[in-house]
Amino acid sequence: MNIKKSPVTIQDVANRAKVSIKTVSRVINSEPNVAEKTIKKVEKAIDFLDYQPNAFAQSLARSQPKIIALIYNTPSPNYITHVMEGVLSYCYKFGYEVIIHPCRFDDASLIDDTKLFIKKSRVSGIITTPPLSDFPELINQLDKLDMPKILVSSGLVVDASEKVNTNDYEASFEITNHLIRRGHKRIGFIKGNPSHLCVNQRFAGFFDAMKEANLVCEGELIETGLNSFASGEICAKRLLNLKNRPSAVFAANDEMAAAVVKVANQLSIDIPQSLSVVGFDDTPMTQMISPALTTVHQPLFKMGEAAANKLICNLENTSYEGEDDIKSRLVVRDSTAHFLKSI
Amino acid sequence: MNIKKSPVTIQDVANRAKVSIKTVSRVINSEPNVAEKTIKKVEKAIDFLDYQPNAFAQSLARSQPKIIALIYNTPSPNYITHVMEGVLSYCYKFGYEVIIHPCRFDDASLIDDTKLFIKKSRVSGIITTPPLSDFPELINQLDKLDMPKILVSSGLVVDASEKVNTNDYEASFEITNHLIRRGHKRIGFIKGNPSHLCVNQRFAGFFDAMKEANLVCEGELIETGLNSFASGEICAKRLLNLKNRPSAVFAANDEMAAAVVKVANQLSIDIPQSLSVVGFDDTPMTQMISPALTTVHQPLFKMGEAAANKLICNLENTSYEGEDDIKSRLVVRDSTAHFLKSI
DNA sequence: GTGAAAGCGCTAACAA
DNA sequence: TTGTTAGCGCTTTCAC
Repeated sequence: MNIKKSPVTIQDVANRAKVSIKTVSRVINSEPNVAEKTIKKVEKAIDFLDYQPNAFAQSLARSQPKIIALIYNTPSPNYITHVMEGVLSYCYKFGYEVIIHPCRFDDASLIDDTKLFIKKSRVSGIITTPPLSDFPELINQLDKLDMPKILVSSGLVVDASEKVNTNDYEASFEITNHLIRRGHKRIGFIKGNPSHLCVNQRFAGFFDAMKEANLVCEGELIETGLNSFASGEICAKRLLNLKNRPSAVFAANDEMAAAVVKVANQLSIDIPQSLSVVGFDDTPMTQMISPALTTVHQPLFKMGEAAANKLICNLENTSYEGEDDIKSRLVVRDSTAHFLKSI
Repeated sequence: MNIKKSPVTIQDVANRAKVSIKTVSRVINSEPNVAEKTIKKVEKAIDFLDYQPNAFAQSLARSQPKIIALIYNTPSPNYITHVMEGVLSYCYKFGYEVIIHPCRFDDASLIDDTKLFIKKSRVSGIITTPPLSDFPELINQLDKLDMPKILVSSGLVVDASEKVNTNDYEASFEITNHLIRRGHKRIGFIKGNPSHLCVNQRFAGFFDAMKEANLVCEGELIETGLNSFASGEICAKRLLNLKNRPSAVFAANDEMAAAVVKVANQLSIDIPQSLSVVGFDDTPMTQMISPALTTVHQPLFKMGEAAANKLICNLENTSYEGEDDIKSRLVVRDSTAHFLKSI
């Protein structure tokens, strides 16, 4: 049975079910006003013929093709892969095609490229991830084009129906408390790239947890990295070479936390005995370094699903019924321990 | 200028260039038998109107839509992300759409799912990556469906025009020699998942390099893992607890090499002083662990490009002009050192 | 070298 | 509740 040679069409189904093609179309798209009996008849024919609607014909005929795009520019394969799989999984289930569009462009051409891409691909909606979802010029452009959108983990101010976030703030608050409860008082923080708005939320959570515990965030204990391992190394060196160095360091992502671990190793500072380290994201790497990193696990797959779900709801004018608050959770591993008075 | 509201069609271009739509179609598809002058005229109109052909209409009208699929089932985001970007980049340039299809299915339903997917999506060709590209039932199914395919890093025997490989064997040979030249004689090897044929090539390269140097691969020095970090830990424990333990370990991928590093740390075996470790793949993680791993860098992006290139050549019956042998290269970092007589 | 007309498989608008 | 007809924007066939 060669699939390629036998494209069964809507007409074939109509013939077999002895109805018009429009009725078949109604059934396919679950439109109202079709008799229960007719539906059954048509479905039987569809099953029998193993019919699959031709997506091109549908897209051509429809004013709004069932196609969305995932646009990203992430340096982190782990992040985007999981979000992508969530998006794909949801869209596949609901008959939407997804066009994957990685951007490898500097900011200057990014906007023009995106415009061109949208035009060429004729998508009906767009999902973006950080750092693109934080890029105001791009988002403005989408608005100008009247393009429905969902921003994943964006720090920009948009309507709730247009974004999917996780509780970065609360999770940071919690992981900070994890350290505080273990007796740490001098806790260093390595901020992420200032242009990544969501990563900056992580500092807010840290800050408030410290405040609540009446611990001060001293200036010299706060460093700012760029989310990369290399930038983390620089910050870690400064932090760990401090005269009065912190007993714990919270890095805004795992890469930078891994850098802290590496620098500590080089300086023969024992983790977790003499230094506790926590990261954020739960990349697989966190389990491969020694010691394994305490971190925060983000539900990336779920966030991808939720983004697709919301976008499709927006496109079809239905109301989103999914979770609104997709919770990250603390993962305690081996890089944190109680503070020892006498180091 | 709202893009959505003004879909310029082939008819618009025809009107402006004062030719028929068929002529415009000829120009778009660079068909022969159009006067040079007419081409110029049409191109000017296309430029002026900023016309983009509607891919759906093209796909609907064409017998062979310009759409391919990338099917994968990789546990490694790093791997697939880079291959994918190569594929996307090439296809975008040549006007092909790519459907990304991650498989999350057990072997039983995989075949049926793939059939369904191919039928639904109506792609003209398929690219697969390991371990799917090593899965004979799947590949047979593609053949049955007369579906043009490219297998990335497959160990299966198919025509050269249907696969894209890198020189796993040579690279393994080279990295083994890197160890041998540094005086290592007892070298342990952790094999990859036996069903990943290309990973097994890495053992062949190791084996031959050892033979050439008149070093024996002793039975107890050869372990078999499953490519995962966890499996690597088990193998590493056995290897490093050997009465006469190896002075160097070559793991068939980075995850397992990282596991060796971790286990060595736990056993207080200093790397690289007392133990040299090498991996394979050059995942970003290799630079984040201590010490940074000596490994082999695979040109994944290029492999993705080449796969797309070959597939499109097959689809369009043109001859592939790209590189046929995409070379991996040795990356020396800090996990390897000269063998010291007295440990 | 160029064009007119017929479809690709589906949906939308309107009838019945 | 169901069917008819006219497109969607393009390629293909065949005529000129």
